[in-house]
Amino acid sequence: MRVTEFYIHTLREAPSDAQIPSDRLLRRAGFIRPVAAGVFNYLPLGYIVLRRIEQIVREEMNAAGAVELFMPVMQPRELWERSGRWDTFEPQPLRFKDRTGREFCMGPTHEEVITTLVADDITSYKQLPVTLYQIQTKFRDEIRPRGGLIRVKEFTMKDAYSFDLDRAGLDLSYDKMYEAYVRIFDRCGLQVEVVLAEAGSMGGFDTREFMLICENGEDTVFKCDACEYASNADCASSRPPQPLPAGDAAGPPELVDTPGAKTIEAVTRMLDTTADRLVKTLLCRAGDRFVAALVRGDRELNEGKLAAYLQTEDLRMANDEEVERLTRAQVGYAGPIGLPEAVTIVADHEIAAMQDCVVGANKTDAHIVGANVGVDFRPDDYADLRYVVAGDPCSECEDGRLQGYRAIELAHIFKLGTKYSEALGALVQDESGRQRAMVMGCYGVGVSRMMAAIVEQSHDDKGIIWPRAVAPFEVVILLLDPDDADLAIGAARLHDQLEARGCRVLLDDRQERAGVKFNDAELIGYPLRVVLGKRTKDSGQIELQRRRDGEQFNVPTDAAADDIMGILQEL
RNA sequence: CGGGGCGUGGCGCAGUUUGGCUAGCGCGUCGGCUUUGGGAGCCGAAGGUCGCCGGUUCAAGUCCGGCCGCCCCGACCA
Repeated sequence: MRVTEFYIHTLREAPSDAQIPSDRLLRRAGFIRPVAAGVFNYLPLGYIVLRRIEQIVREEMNAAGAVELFMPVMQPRELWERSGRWDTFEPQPLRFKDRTGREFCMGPTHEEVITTLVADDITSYKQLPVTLYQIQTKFRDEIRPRGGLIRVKEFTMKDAYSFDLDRAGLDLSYDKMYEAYVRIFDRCGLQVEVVLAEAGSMGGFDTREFMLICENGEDTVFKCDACEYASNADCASSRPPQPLPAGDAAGPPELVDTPGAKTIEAVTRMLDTTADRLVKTLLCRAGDRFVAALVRGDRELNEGKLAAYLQTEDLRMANDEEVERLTRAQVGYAGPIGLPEAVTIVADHEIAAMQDCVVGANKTDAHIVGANVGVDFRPDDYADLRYVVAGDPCSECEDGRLQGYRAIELAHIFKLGTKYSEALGALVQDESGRQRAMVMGCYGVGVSRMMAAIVEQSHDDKGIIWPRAVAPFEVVILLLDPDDADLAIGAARLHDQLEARGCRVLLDDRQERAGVKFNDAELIGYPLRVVLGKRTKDSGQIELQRRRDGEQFNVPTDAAADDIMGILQEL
């Protein structure tokens, strides 16, 4: 390929609204251009990279025994009614009606479609296991797109779905996908961390996320500094402290006036104490009952953990009116002492290690000091209810500490169980002739997000540094003097020889000054640069430079093609 | 949706405070000459409803109101 016959449009300066390196560089180098917030063009360079990533994914999926298919973007409402997700999926799918008034959504995911498909085709356990996948554009009406390709409304995703007769089969299918993912990221040069994760709106268990640690990521992961433990912040847990023995109370609790002190900060200031001596009482509504969640004053309640403990999906914070009814006080003074019997009290493990603490009095403008667990109030149960913070002790080893990192989520794998197969009637007969719901797994890779992640991980102040496997071209030949017939012929010959050897090579034959070509080559980030200029003629040597580290090589002109192929093999 | 910032040729910006005459600058683009191993020089040229609508005024890029778009921070996810 020649630059003059291709489509390369770099920008001298980065667009001013591009903030993070991947967005800045991908746009400046002419890989992507925004069309609307969270909606992008992939220009020819960007599209090559996207397809190369897709191809790696495809090869590894096939190698793992998955079979590719292609499903529609538009999905009828009825399908989503059957799974119960039409009104609950977040963010709400983009919806529209066709000319007859039939409602559809733009598929944000494909459990409904694939489960229905497989339900029709597969009726016997003998036809299992099956794993199907597609690489397709997904639509999510994100509340806020951001960070270039990191979070967008329209993106390329590989989604795979496994169907097994039982849990043991699912475990095998899941492990195969896990291994395939490890290979995918390895081939793309991405150093990912596999972390424990929550299932979110997909529903499921044993979920793992493949994360790239990166300051521009939107997720937070916690890793133990001593063992292998790594988890998304949403579900990270720390080792609970030793509970204090009961009966160590310093004295009886005392009601104190705290006029206007409705927040942890106000209470600590007014009582001249610290937040870790306060018990925060958060009233929640779970289904039709109320729960009081207790966490230390300086901690954040993790609603996901509480919902998991309560085994409900229907959990929310109580509203002001409910709080006032339960506490018979204004919002801001809830406490565990004297709540109605019907309110279940669940305390975070840390509460058991506190003594003489401050709690809300369930009375407007008042708190209770010197309150003690087991004496003045008794939680119905203890559980892990809080978000961990950096420095917390690891839950999995003796003396490790958790450290927090920002990360980009690149892939997510779940065990779904029978949630969708039951709802959508994906049943098979087992050996005994009984109907059983197929056991499903679901496995997603953010293909277009990977492109941004690679750039985030691999760039310098001059531009992108593509790993060879996904680079738009492996080699760029800079013909510095296109008007010199000898050089032009030599460059064309070298280009053709490399192409004949299967090399993805680009010849920069533009009428541009050397500096423009050098700078564009570094910005675009080809792994290997070949320069043909006056010096080539004088020395009989062709100059090569490796993008990653700037390492230079000189090879004799006549054997250049083979030498270049050799150097490429080592990249 | 809440909070903050920003909308002026393809890209980056000035001008808006204090309204005033043909709306400027750099890059890029087109033509010409020179130059030619790290984003060239000179000459000439094209390209803009100043985000949109309405209002104030003799006069609006500039003041007022409404709307739209984009970016960043918070609740979601590949």
